Amino acid sequence: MPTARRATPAPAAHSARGKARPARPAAPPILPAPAMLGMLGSINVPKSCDVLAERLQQQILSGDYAPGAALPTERDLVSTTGLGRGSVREALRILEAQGLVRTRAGRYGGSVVARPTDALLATHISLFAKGNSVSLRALVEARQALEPMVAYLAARNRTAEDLATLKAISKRIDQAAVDAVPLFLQENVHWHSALAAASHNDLLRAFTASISAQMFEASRLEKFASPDVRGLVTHAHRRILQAIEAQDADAARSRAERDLQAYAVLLEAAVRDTMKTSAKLAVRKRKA
Amino acid sequence: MPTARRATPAPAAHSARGKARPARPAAPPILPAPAMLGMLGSINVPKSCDVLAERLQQQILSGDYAPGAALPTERDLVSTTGLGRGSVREALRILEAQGLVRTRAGRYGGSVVARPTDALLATHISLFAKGNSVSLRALVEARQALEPMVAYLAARNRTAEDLATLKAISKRIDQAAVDAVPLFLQENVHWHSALAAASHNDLLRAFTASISAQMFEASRLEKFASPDVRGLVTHAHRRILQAIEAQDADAARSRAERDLQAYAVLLEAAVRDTMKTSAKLAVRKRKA
DNA sequence: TGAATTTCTATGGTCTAACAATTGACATAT
DNA sequence: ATATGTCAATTGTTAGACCATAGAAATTCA
Repeated sequence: MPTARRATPAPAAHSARGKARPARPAAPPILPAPAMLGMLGSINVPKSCDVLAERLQQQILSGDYAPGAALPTERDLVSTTGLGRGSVREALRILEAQGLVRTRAGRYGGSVVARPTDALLATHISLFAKGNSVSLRALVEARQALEPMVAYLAARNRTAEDLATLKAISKRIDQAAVDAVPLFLQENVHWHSALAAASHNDLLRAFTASISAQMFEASRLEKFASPDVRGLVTHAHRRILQAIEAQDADAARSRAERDLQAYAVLLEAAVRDTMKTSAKLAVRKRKA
Repeated sequence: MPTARRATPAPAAHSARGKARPARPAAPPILPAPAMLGMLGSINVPKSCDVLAERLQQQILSGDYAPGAALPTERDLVSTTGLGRGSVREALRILEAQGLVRTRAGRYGGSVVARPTDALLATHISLFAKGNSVSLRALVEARQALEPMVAYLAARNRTAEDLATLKAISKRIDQAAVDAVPLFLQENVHWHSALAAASHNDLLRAFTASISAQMFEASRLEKFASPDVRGLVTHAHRRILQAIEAQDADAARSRAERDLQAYAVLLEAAVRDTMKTSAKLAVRKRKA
């Protein structure tokens, strides 16, 4: 099969503007019908790799390939699809970017079906946020939406193991809060991840993990981790942890709400302060 | 440059286990030091297309290429990177899957920098959910977390135009609620999208859009749209819309909370019912 | 003059072919 | 037994060729 063409036409379809059907006395003129122009929107010819990627995606999601199962080898795909190897590989790269397959080289290698990880979803959310210049305020608002529910569910669904993990992290945070600020920030991310894991809601877990990571980045830039804030955070953790230990879901939620509100106010103030400072700097620069 | 090899070694580095430095009398034996084994984790050699994709991603996110700007042509990338065209194209497919570029064929075509769209993030969230078999319950919980905040922000930040859009959709829903169930469901998705848009928080907008779309799919499967539920939904919309019109953020939030709670209860009941039915069917089948 | 048509050409889209690199299983040797 | 080497199937990568596309520019025609 030489040089496969895009948008293979239906082989023997009678041309739409041909002589209509055989015997018909008063046939209209053979000109291209201008009346048919309007109802034909711009037609988009897909790339072969996109088509293949989409089909494989459907097969994977429909359960034709269970997670862990091996996809056909590249060359098998080439022979069964009639596409070139380049197109097949591009399709596999798309699926890889979607987290649906994982490809390894070597004998007994190949592409196997995988589950999209939290980390991958976090990257995509991060790309969305950065690419659209989502404000820090919006991030905080999203966190304010998610965390109270996470705390609520964590209190309701936690296991003994979840609780132990949270306590251990909380202890490490308390120790680091005194002087080891970078460690403090990092353990803070862990705490939120563990809380989200204790909620036993995969979607909320992935969302909050992503947002925590981004706020961690932001806080490194904004240098927003004064002793005051660190005290607030450790105190909040303690209170929420107590509610979770007691499996008091409503208390966990309302405490998370209140503490996030306080946090948001502090952050707002810090940002205003930063802006004032930079404005002052700008003025000074203008004078010079 | 023929046949570029992966993991190009630093050209003239003296082999790590070579004869140490020149003059040293009591040099240890020339055996490979076994003490050095532990501190050398498994080393992962990246694919060239991944490396290129990552670099371009950094350049895009750092603002080297503004949205709308054109990337170098494939052939330019080939000559500047020393990679083959296949690798370059695979890298571009990755960036395309991330929503960071959009590629068009033809003269004056090429790859231009783009912003990841809501729809793209929604597909990735959907892939995550489906790939990890996230339960309908988890979806509902996520929605319960997000929508009250969305309603709160919508009441606070809405413009006159947002309000007009919401009113228009609400009207269409009321009309469709009587008999046109598919239309009702679809307009329902629109309503939630419009609400999220009125919140003027890009992240929450994208999240809720994704979740709405997935619940729409689920509700088509579950046939969960009885007249009772339709009535509840239209009533809830009206109440929330009133609060938003009055810019009463707290009322909007608490109403969204309450209505979603009712909705969740109804859905739970419907699911239990479905399960009971299918159990009954299973029993009947077993008897036959 | 202006509108339709044709031509031009740089660009992505695709295929073939070939070889390199990888890697796990198997066989061999010590 | 343990270490080492060999093998073979699979992905990784490049090179080259040609096709398909789509704007711009030139041309034609009214």
